Amino acid sequence: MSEVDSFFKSAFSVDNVIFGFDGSDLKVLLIQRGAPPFKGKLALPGDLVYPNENLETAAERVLEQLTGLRGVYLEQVKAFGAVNRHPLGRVITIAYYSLVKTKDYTPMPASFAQVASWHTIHHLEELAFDHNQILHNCLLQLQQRVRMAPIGFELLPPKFTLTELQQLYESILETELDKRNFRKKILSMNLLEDLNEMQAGVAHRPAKLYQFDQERYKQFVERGYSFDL
Amino acid sequence: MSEVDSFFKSAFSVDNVIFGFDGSDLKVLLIQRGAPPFKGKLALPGDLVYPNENLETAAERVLEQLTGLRGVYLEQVKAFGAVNRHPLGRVITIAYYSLVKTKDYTPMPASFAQVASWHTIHHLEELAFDHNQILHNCLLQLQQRVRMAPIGFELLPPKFTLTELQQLYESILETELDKRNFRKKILSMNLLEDLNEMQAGVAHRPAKLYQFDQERYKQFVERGYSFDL
DNA sequence: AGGGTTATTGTTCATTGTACACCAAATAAT
DNA sequence: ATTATTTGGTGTACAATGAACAATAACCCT
Repeated sequence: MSEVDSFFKSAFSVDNVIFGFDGSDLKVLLIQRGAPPFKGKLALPGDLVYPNENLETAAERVLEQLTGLRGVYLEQVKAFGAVNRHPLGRVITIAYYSLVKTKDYTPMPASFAQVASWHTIHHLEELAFDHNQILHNCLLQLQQRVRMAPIGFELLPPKFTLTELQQLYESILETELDKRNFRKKILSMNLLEDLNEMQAGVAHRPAKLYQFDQERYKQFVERGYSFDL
Repeated sequence: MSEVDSFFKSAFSVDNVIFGFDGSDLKVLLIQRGAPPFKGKLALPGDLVYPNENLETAAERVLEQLTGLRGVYLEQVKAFGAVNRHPLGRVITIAYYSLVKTKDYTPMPASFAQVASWHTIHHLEELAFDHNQILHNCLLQLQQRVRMAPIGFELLPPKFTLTELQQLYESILETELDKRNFRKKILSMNLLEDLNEMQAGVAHRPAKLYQFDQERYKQFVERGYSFDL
């Protein structure tokens, strides 16, 4: 094989860190590999990129095949390309993360042969390939991003309570926040609309329900902000 | 050509946005392409990644071949992989940016056939491939990064004045800063050491020279900070 | 009716950000 | 030598933001 030919003995893939929030913890959607290498191990969902497919399209395809979801938040993080990261050849992978509302997620039975399931981010077992490293990098990026734009809302159902929102931020940022200060800050942004509805069926004082103001939300995503907590 | 084969009719490259600072403006090092496609156009320095070469190693190699510099600040930004971004085939590229002290830069005559030269970032002409887009993304990342860690120092000579430092931040962030507030903030970090030396040969009151405290610098790079200006 | 659980609300103090103007020290020009 | 020109260096008052902190309200369950 000539030098020039060997430039083309390579492929690229996408891997997608799909984050979800179950109301109290940040989760990631992992598949169990059904074939070697790393058969039986947990891994990030991913696939080779088709020859005529854009990278982002490939990431969207992986997401849709696994969850049936389209049009969700998706962001590239970076490329991982260590020479020996894939045992079968030179494969560099482009890492994406996406944010999904777990309630929208309908398991796709036949799409991937593999079983997909939610796992808590922290204290995670060893994953296939360099996927622990990829996951860690994506989490760092999410933590940074959530301070710059209100993307955390992508993980919540349309109606939510302030406590749910706070728990989301706490689980993303891995920190505890002061309840009163959090509320003061988030409400002062005029990003939330009070729905004048209450939780029902809870065995304690019911909380108000909010949704976010779509216009303000777009502004914040585009212009960014500094959300120090 | 079968579907499977066509997965391997692809290649990946690195492109390096090399930033420099001439004392008043942020610059980027561009080459003039000596061969098609885009012959004669300005482009980012880049190259295909060798089969047994890590991505970062490739970026370092491109930088060294062009400038003779090793061990300078280098950071991956993201991958660019639109299907038709390269007219000769499917080539995705991984973008890096690096920060160099222009005084250290010794032009490499024979290394690349192309001519390399510094260009001001703003009001840049049209570059080859999607390099305008890549450059723009790298600049955005630099702007974010410089607020989180003191990496701006990588662009300055070992001894510098506070005014030079301020002009660096102003040219990176494309904004004007208040002199007194800037000095108050930067000095309060205990990141700078007063060298008890003065500028010489300037036609005005000479400024004090500073260097940065290596220990503090490392701490800030690792732990990060919030540098709101 | 009372216990359990979570929701909601405001003030004080410390810290940080922001706006702003004058004198000092060097060279250059006359 | 005097003056002009240029950039360096410094402090204060006010506003805004961040941080710490605890008592009452509303629902369900028994």
